[in-house]
Amino acid sequence: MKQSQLFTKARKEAPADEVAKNAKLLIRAGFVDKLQAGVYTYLPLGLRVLKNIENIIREEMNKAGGQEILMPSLHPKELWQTTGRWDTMDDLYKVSDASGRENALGPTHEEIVVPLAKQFISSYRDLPFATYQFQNKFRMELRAKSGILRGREFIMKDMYSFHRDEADLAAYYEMMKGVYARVFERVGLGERTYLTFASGGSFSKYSHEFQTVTPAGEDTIYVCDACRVAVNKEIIADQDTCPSCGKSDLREETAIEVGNIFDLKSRFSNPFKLTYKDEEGKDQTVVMGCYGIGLGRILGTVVEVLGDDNGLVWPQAIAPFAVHLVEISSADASVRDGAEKLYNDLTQEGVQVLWDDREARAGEKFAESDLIGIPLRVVVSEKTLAAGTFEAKNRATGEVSMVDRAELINMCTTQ
RNA sequence: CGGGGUGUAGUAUAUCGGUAGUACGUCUGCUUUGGGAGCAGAUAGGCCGAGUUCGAUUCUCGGCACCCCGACCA
Repeated sequence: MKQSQLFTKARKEAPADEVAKNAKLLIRAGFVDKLQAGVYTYLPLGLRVLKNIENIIREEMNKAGGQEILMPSLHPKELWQTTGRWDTMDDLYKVSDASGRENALGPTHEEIVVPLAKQFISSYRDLPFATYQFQNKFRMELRAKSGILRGREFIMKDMYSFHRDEADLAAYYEMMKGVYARVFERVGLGERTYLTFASGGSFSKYSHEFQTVTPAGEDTIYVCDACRVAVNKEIIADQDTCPSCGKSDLREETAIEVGNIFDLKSRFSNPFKLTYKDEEGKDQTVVMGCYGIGLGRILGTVVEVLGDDNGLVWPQAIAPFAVHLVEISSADASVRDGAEKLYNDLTQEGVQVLWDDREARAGEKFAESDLIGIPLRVVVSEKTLAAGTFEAKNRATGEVSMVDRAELINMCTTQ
């Protein structure tokens, strides 16, 4: 798209009170807007990144057999009373209407998905299955912080799996570890993300988190370099060696939790009496797993991990555009014509291009291009036209190359 | 929720119990066009509510918001 048509603008300065790198850069570059602490609007550029992340997750969940649905955010009080969490979950947003009816704003969806599943599960033949959604979650954080990393309203992918017994759940759970690793690999966090043993599991003594190492992290983990797994500090007292290989030379790191998987077992199927008939016609309890990924957290974590002094740096897979076409303003109309021709060519090849067609000085455009962080910057100017080439610069490496039209189109379509 | 800090324009700040000023930014025009350029003009502010006072941005009290540390959590 033409940058002149973007209704948002980049800013030279970040808001004075922002400390978090992700908030500073995302606000400056016009990817998000803060409405209040922990509550953000995704602007056109930011939403493109978020949707790219969402699509990667969707593809992987579908491959894992997940069926996408969309559950509501407004949850009747009664369902939350059934599990006891109306009273015990202290970050639950409770709202009441004019008639006095009370609802919760969903912080998670076990209370909704279990009664839903109950309608369709009667026999062992109906199991197993998994269903997921992308949904806004509400949690009354007393202290929202770290930019978009810890919000009061945030988008999460939550999947729930239903099984006839623990063995089937365990097998699915193991498979999901691999699915999650693949998701983090694809969004560009693979190298720094560790499967992490944490508290809260029911059939094993662990649940599993996926923790990305970054100084912006809120958690402390102990990494075993030999097996590329980690242990959350919360359980390090009980578990001071690598749960995988038993080694004790673990490396301390701060990290941000980007995803987690839980074996819920019958924690939620019991209160809702979610059962099925086995081959003998006897009632058996359905067991469940749940699997969450925070989309905004991934986005913010990528900024924390890859962003540099000049701004954002997006991995190709989630970048808002593949190419930033920067036209250096000129009185010579052939520059505009050259840029437009290239824009049309690339667009026809299916390349997503942001074309900076604004009247502005070169330095300003370059600075903004770096700030926005699109992986490949292509310059069209009097110079490049005279040389008969285009200048292509890799945002992440800073590498510059002069290429002709065919080479450039090749670069853009093969990466 | 405990502790700390801060609230004057988008940002950084100045002044003062008596018409709130400067710089940067932003916007418009002209010039300029390879790393945030120049000139001219314009824009925009005392967090909210009580109280004291002839008069409060300033003093008092109470709220609220934002940021940071901790606790909690994904």
